[in-house]
Amino acid sequence: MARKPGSRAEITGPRLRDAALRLFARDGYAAVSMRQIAAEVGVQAGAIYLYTADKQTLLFQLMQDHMDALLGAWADSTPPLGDARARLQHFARFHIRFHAARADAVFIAYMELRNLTPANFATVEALRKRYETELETILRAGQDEGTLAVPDTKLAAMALIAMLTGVNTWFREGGRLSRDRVEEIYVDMVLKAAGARA
Amino acid sequence: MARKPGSRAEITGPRLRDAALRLFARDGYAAVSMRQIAAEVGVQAGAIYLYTADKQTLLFQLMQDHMDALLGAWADSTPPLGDARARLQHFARFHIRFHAARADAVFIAYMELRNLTPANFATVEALRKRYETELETILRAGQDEGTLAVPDTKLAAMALIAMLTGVNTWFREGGRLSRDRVEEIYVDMVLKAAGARA
DNA sequence: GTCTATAATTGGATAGAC
DNA sequence: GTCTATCCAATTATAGAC
Repeated sequence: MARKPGSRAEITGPRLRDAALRLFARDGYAAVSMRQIAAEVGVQAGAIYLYTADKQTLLFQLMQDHMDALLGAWADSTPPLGDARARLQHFARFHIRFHAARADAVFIAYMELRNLTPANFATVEALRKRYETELETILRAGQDEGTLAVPDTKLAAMALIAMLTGVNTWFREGGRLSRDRVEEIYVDMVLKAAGARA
Repeated sequence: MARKPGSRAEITGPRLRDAALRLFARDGYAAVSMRQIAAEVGVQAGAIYLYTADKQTLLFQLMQDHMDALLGAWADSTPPLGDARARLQHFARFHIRFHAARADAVFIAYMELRNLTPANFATVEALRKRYETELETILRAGQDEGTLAVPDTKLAAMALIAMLTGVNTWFREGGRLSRDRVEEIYVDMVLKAAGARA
């Protein structure tokens, strides 16, 4: 049987994480075995434990990395100079684009929350809350400016994020509508829902 | 050990389904064992198979029953006589109330879709689609009447349902806002997002 | 760094007594 | 209708050879 020669640590680690991400997204954390993940990469089950402490840590790091990437990308995005209405539009576009590009990680990040240990859950939840706060800040500014009108800032933030993230449950490249057109339609609905001036 | 006397079939079946519903919602289908479900009800693992063919059928029937109940309750709800705008308001209220009352079933109905066999998935998916079509019908009527303005009927239906169902991820009785107030806020956002006349 | 082999546990499902 | 006992396959994780 084709035995692999020696050291490939630098690439085996990332490949294991990629395989875990894809399999967890497709079948669910509880339904995927360490053997499956190993087989996907072409190593034996035992070898996984050279790269992660255990299955729980593997899941946790996938989710933490995703949330870090999300917050990092948001921080790096250049918000428009205009009013809160323009910043909300920017947020909606950013959210859809970032999430569309990482469907597996997004799916895991909120389907597998209950499979985290309480300590790991708290860490991930804090990151998620930080992202939500970014949107709340925009909505509050719009309320103060008079460019947006939301009945409750916190609820509106959760409602808009739920609406935007929902795109991932059905969007497939090559469908009836292009990615850009979907983005346009959702941005329109988000602005309307937030009471943006026409 | 406390042995149970004979026949209790009429209540054991429903109790097993209730226990499965709660445990599946809390820990996920794949993470819950038949032994756990049995223990919750106070019977032995083997006894479950008197009430269900297997674990898959148990999950499928929970989901099918939920969707049947949803469509039945919607059919029984008396829509207002007015325009599509009023019917959309009625739909939003109905959706939030029905889903708030059955958080466990709702959670399962869309977290465990991937754990259904293809045949079972198709059945449940058809029921879900029927519900979505009910909302599409309202939105299309509003578009024709001029009381609503949505950029795309299908997308709007999915977006609004995602927003409304999102309530379940955070709402807990006794929080900052009452159930009625939350309902009011969401109805407001739904109507705005659908371009309802002010 | 990866392998084989295995420990220790748990899973779904069934058989047969009562 | 429920019990005990059990089959058989699969799980996570570790030990030790190479």
